[in-house]
Amino acid sequence: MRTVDPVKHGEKRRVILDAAERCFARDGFRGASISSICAEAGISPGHLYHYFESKEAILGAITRMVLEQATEQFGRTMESSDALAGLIADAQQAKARKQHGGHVLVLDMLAEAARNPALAEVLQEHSRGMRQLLAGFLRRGQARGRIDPSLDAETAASILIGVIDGSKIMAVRDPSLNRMKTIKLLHTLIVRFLTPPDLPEGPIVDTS
Amino acid sequence: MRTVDPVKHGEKRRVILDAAERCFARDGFRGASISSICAEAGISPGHLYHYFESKEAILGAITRMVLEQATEQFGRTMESSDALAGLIADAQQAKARKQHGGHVLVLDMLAEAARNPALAEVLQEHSRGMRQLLAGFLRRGQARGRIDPSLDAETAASILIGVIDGSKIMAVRDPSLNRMKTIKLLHTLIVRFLTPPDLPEGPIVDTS
Amino acid sequence: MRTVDPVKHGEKRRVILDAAERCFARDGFRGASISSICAEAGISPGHLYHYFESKEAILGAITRMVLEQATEQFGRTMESSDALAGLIADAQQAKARKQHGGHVLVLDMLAEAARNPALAEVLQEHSRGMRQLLAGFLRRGQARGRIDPSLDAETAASILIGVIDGSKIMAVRDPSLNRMKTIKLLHTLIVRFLTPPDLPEGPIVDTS
Amino acid sequence: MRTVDPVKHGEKRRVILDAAERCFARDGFRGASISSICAEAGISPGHLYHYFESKEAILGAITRMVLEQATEQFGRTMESSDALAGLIADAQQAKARKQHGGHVLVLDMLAEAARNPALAEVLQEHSRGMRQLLAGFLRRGQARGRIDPSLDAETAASILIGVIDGSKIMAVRDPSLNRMKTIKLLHTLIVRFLTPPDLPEGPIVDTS
DNA sequence: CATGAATGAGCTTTCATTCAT
DNA sequence: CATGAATGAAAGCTCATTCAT
Repeated sequence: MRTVDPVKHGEKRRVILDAAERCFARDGFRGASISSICAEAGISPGHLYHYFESKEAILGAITRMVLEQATEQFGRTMESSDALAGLIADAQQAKARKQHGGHVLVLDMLAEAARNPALAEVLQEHSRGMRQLLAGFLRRGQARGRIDPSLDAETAASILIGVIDGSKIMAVRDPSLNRMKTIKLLHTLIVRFLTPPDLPEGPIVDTS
Repeated sequence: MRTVDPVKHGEKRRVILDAAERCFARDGFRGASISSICAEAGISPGHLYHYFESKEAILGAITRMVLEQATEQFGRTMESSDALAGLIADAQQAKARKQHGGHVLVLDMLAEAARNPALAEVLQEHSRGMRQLLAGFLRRGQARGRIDPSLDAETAASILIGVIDGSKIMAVRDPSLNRMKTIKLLHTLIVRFLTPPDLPEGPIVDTS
Repeated sequence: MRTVDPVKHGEKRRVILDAAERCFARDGFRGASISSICAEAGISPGHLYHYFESKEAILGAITRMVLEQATEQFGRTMESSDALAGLIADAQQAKARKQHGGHVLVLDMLAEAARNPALAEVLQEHSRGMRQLLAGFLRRGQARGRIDPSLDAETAASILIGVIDGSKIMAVRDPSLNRMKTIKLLHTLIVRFLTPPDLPEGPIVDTS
Repeated sequence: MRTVDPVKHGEKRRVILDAAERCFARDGFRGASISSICAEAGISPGHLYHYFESKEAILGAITRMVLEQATEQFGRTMESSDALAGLIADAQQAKARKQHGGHVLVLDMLAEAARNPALAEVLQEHSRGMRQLLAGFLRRGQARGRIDPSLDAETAASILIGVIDGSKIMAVRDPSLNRMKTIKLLHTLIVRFLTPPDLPEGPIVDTS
């Protein structure tokens, strides 16, 4: 009689999380209501509590989901032929279907994480993962002489992630920003930061 | 007979704003309640509405206040003997008495501004001010050959402000971050970004 | 599995409306509070909003309900053997169970409708219905020579409804009024108004 | 040192009452706030309480004032050459400067009086005065053979006041009402009601 | 698995009234 | 006489959560 199909269960959870993500992006975590999420997901409030035990649990799950996706994508970018360009593209592009919303969600999560220790832990764990991914990439570059070996890879990775975060905020501070110019100059910033001092300025990452 | 003492009025407003700032930093804009602000300020809920017409108006006033202070401080930094160091210090230090809280407040404002057009305008106006301050500084450096003249001052300023924003987030992503190392590397990042390509790496600004 | 029992829903709505009607009659629309209505209906304040989206919506629904009942009763009166007597009885009798309250509610609605366009529309629509009912009755009387054909049926109907309204107010202006004498004289007023000038004064309607 | 100039005091009271009348007409008794009245009157809330001990006291005073004015005007009408026309004009015209508002105020007062015994007493006292004025007029008409002597003057007066009240409501029930036709037919109603049965229909009140 | 009725605390805001100046 | 600061209760309404079905 125990007919809890775990696949279906997971799918439903996913449907709810997607709905919640849209609501949180639109109205913020505090501004979005359980019933708006239910409406968006097409279920009843009572039912939602079969899948998540509280609103905060939803935020936790979303945070994990979003960060996992981000880390995955980040990992792929790090292995691509032009990691740097991908990095910047990540920074400047809102995620495909969520446009602008993606940035706000992240800001909301950061603000929430700064107050909510449980969320902070999730965020820090994933940040560590991304940092290590990026640090690994930097170390490989250093090994091949493409990246200044005097840079501490971990710290530099932290800072680069900071630059990515900051570049997301740029759009909020100035929506009229010229995207092309910004991307170009961001590229310059990163290249100059990473290039070994004795190398002429140029692409760091090989194109083999 | 001339009543309405504008000094007292302004003082009371200030008391309320300070209380609200603490509450917003602690609980977020949505999470903080009018009555918590009143308790913090030591007044009754009805009375608060003699000074501010809505909760949103309080956030608006706080935002203006915080940003004005930030711009002022930024202006002073730009004129100091070691602007760069000041910049980085700004980025890494939470404001004296508010420690950690200062960063969260800013994140909250950014998230709120991304949804609230009125707030967005305030934020954008002040961001423009800071950008111009910084761009001016960069242009003066370019005139004196200390800063790469090929950089577009406005865009570079936007990016540097983004770097400052991002460096504030670093602490949320990783509280265990080594502060000294980070500051040093941030300095490197900025110096390498701004230094004219034909100059040996070194302090860019002000050798007086 | 088909939930949302519309019967139960309608019943609950009705319970709330009845409670609200009592509260409005007792305290007026503005004077009655949502929580008093909830107490009277035996539900929680939050729950009320599953059935009505605002206090005004409740007033709207009550207005419609009361006016519909009135129009129905009016229609029955118009087809009865002694329409005139029925009319006057309507005017002088408060509704059975609500005694005195009925009149006040109507006064409140009228006052509210004079300020609230949405309510005004509801009132005007129903008034039109009653006027047409009465005008039809008058025209039939005119066709049979029982009612002065020179009277404009529509306008006369408006005026007669005004007389009914006014007679409700009489009780507020003077509670010690002799009911019998008043009814008799109201009858005279109406008969003299409607009787064709060349007919001897007498019952106008229906001698079957 | 007792410098309470009773004239000035009375004038100020009057200013406040006029302001309150406008506010009550616009927003209703419950809907109008003390501070809106203060704004309208150009005084401070604290000051208002030197002149009236509560909001209800203001309503009481206004009621008295409005009813006194109405009675006065009514008395003048009753002595004019064409009392009937005056009566109807009273019914149909909103008071000069207050237009539409005048009617609502009266409805509000009636509704409030139906709930508030103190107000009810004021209303009933003044209604008695008006009724006696009108009854006197009717008796004089009866003495001169112009008015049906079989009518009980007191009851007829009550009913006529009811007709006036009702005619005020007509405008709320149907704002598109043709004013001219209505006035003409109201005239017919009253004339037919009052004319002695053996007299040909015609003006009742002499024009001597 | 799924519903939506139901709760009750809490939200922002308003308001009549009082009081120190 | 006059101000407006100050109060605190109460208003209308929202919301996360629970529960009977």
